[in-house]
Amino acid sequence: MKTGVSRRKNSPANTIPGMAAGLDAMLCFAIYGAAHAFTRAYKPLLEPLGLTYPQYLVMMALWSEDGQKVKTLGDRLGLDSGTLSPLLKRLEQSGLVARKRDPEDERQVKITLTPQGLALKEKSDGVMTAIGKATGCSLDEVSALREALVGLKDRLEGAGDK
Amino acid sequence: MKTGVSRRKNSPANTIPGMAAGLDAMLCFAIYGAAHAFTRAYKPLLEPLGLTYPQYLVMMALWSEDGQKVKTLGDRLGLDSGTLSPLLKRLEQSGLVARKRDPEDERQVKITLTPQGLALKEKSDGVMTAIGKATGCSLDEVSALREALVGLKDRLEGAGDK
DNA sequence: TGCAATTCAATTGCGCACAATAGACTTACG
DNA sequence: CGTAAGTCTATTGTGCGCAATTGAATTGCA
Repeated sequence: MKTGVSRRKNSPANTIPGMAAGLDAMLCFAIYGAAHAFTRAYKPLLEPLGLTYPQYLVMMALWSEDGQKVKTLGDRLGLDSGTLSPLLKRLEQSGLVARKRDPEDERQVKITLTPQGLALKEKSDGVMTAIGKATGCSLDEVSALREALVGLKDRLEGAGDK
Repeated sequence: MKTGVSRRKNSPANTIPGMAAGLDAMLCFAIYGAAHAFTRAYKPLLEPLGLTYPQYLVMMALWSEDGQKVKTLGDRLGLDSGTLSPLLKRLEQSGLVARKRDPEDERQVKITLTPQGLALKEKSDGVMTAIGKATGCSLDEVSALREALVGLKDRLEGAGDK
């Protein structure tokens, strides 16, 4: 059981207690918590499909465009090869994708869906609608929140400046 | 294993099933990305302090209230002992906290700040202001976004079990 | 043509995150 | 009392997430 991790309504859990100027810290904490809550919410839904959440992200990317290179997937999802290589290997072992080197440029590895991987798309429809319900947000809210987060992410990445 | 699954009655969400699907997935992806962007933004700032971001969260919780039990920390931060035990062990090894069992109830372990751990609080002031700048948000924006995320998190956690 | 710089994927190492389990302890009940 | 039930920390195993490195292949440049 998830002993105690959630289930508290009126506690100061949202605001690290006694924080003075740390509104930004609280925002960060809120994002951190919301991200994990999302992952936990997806988990029981994805379990029957045999996918973890990051694997589900990869599959969504492939459902929208099959045959992508590892590099392309990484750029779209914000993951690097250190994360993707073992993840893709597990998906291959599950029989959902195939990996093969491009004969034109043998550095590249192209990821394609197997029939099973493609078939899983249908079963995943229920996942998205269930999550939609769990958020309990109107479409406008979802949209506005998404905009704000994407903007925030862009500013954070731009600010760290490289 | 015991209570298997607590099947939930459907919440009174007013989202239209099937329509929200793509958007919710994008929201989830946006949160996922923003959370990692935050972690990456904190990283170079925390490096001089010798802390990772989750360690920084724990230290903030301790700065606001010293001498908490592992369980209390876990509840506030949304982490379980499997995450906290090794993390606290690393903080102890860095000389920032001390762990000792409560003689009253030997099941509990109390975490207290060392003088070094307390001293680190001053050095961490710059971190929060730097992050505040990096977000590029007004206080109102930060506040609104935080509210929205906390609410979303609560709904997601309420949806899974209740 | 020959060599250096660049581009990719894969590997390695460390630190979370969480489920499941174990082990020590306290409290409650009969 | 003494056992059963509950509480709490720690351990184990799997899977990310990312930096740094390696190694193979391509491209650029002289």
